[in-house]
Amino acid sequence: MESRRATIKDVAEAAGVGVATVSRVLSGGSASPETRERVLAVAAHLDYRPSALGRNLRQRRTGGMGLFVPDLTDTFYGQLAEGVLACARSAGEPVVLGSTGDDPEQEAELVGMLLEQGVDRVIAVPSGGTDTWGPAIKAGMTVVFADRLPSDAPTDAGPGARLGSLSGSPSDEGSGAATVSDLMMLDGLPPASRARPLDVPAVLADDRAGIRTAVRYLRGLGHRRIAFLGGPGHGRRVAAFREAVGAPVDEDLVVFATGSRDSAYAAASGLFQSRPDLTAVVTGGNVLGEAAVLAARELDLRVPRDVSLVMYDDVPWAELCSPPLTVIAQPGRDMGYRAAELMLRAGSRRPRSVLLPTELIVRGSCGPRH
Amino acid sequence: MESRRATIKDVAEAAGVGVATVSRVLSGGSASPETRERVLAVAAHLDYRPSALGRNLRQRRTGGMGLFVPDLTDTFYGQLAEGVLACARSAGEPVVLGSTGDDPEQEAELVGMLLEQGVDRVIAVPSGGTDTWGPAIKAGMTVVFADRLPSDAPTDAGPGARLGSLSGSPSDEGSGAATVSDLMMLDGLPPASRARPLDVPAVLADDRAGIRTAVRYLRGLGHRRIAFLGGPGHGRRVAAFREAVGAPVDEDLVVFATGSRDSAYAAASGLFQSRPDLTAVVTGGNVLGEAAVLAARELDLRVPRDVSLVMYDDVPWAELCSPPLTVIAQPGRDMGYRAAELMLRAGSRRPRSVLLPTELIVRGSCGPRH
DNA sequence: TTGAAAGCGCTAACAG
DNA sequence: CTGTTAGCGCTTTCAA
Repeated sequence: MESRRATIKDVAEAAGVGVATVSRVLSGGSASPETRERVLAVAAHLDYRPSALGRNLRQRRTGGMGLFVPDLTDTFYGQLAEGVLACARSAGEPVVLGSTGDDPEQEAELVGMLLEQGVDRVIAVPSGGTDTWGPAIKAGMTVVFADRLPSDAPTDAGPGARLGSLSGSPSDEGSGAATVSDLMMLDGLPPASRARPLDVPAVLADDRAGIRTAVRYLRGLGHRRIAFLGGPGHGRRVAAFREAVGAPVDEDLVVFATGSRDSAYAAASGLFQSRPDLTAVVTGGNVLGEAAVLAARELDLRVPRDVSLVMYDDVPWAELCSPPLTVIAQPGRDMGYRAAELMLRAGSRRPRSVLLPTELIVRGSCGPRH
Repeated sequence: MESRRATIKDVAEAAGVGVATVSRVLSGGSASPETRERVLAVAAHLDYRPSALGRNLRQRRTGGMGLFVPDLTDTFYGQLAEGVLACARSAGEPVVLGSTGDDPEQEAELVGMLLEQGVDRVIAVPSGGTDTWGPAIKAGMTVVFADRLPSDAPTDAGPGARLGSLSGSPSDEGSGAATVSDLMMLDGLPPASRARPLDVPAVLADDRAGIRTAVRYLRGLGHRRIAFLGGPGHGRRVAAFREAVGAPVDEDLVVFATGSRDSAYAAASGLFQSRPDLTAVVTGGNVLGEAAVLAARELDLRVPRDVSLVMYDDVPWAELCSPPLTVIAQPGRDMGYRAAELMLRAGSRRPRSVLLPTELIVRGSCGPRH
């Protein structure tokens, strides 16, 4: 019963028509009712499935899209991926998954792999910068960034950066407008000092508003020594943090980890030990939040009595912690879905970027300064 | 600069040789040193990348593999996926991802999609049963199951089921041996009452040992009314639970949820309310564990004072809970990696299943019965 | 060692 | 409305 799959030729013969007719019928072209019916019947009977290989080769464009995330073990990227998959499925498109581990080299390799596969569209949470993505785009790929921009995209709001006109609300949510360079304006951060940024649409959360809200909240609680614990790709978030706390920023209170959980823990622990005077910390992602909770516990710091905590990402377990974590929620699933939509629509009108709203969800991990 | 990608023909012309020669050189065939060098140089210069489409079409077999998981938002499946990706990457194979939502229909659709793409190998955490997988296999797919077996695979140890010869230790870990049907023996559960189970290799955790250990541990703490909170695909785990607690099992203490978090919460909450006399619960997965913690808190049940909790899956946040959760750890990443290995090796020798060890990690969520 | 040629399954021109 | 035909980019006989 190991029979070869039926080809269009088999169907044509069995139905007594030409292959072109079969092709037409199956792709909704014109055909006499009776022919159509016969072909359909035969096709069904033979359990015929058109080979995407043949089709794609012929049409020199392959369906499907790539999806690159740093780490599927990070719940946020799981949410993002679910969003992409949902949209892709509804469009009948396969998605090729790649996990970059926040490593530009792996990412570049993955791009090469996609190219070989003939997949020329990719949604990426970028790890590398222009080095990786410039070539990819030149090679003809359509790319949409999600969650963050390439690391070498301008993200630093220098001391004294002006606030953009949109500050205060992610009012543009949904209207969608802008490419990477525009987004930086939208976001209120100054445009590139570098030559020309990648012209790629992106779906991002309104990190700036999210961070600002968190910092203000903490400030309102009396906190003055607020730290930021970031990871790879949190450039826009630190920038927003710097802006929110205002100059001069205490640089010792801004620390970065690499992508791993170990590194995150080390960074958190180091921060708490080197600056026992800090009273609050906001983390750039949930893995860092996890690390902060762990490190605080290990050092016998009580949350929120000794240290207040705001974590980026509203993951299910944030509620399980005790106290439950106050978080900056960003819509991971939506982000993925919208990115996929952008990708799918990239053919027709020029895709425009979108900035999704964040929300400060107050639970129990922040308290008044003591 | 939107140039078409170079084809083998371009390389051949530029190098002044025939396409066949280029093909040979690039796939390590024989060629005179100088020819080879020239071809290689030209190929590099043109940034030539062989089209997987062309190759696959010609060879009627496509590289790559599918990966189906129920939900990427579940950290365990994230780990599993990372494992698969790691192995696939080292083999240079692309992986096409599908999220089934524990829905057999979606799963079947995804199988169809793979078939169309010409992807004939898939690693699946199966949602459907023989209905889905029988046809897939007949259609010529190579499939490897991970984490669980199809729902209609025999998994119920009836009352009085004998213990298998391997009971007590996952001693066969690593040696790998058996197909689905064998595994059920390995696992100590009676073979199918149904005709003929799918003959598919699988990578599973030693659920039986894991559950047994947990139940014994709870028993040792004095618990007698132990509940099991399961979800889709936890058939083997309930079976093991039933066996571990021994007949007669209090059926009200065995409750199931569907895949969603809401359903999990409802089930947990319902369980606690309908049986306030229970003193311990073991959950079949981390999402259910999450639900149990939440429901307990909502009902003002203290863990572990009022109720002890053991959760399947050691996810990072288990340690963040308070008290930290005692868990049955299973190696998600390894599971994925091994499944991919099995898949890759499926060509050569007949793949054999493997049973991975579980470990009871005692933290703070269990206490003596009160 | 090398090149020419025949397809893999499909769609799109172009005739009939 | 329908069939024939020419490839898409590649590997693989089969000769030279």
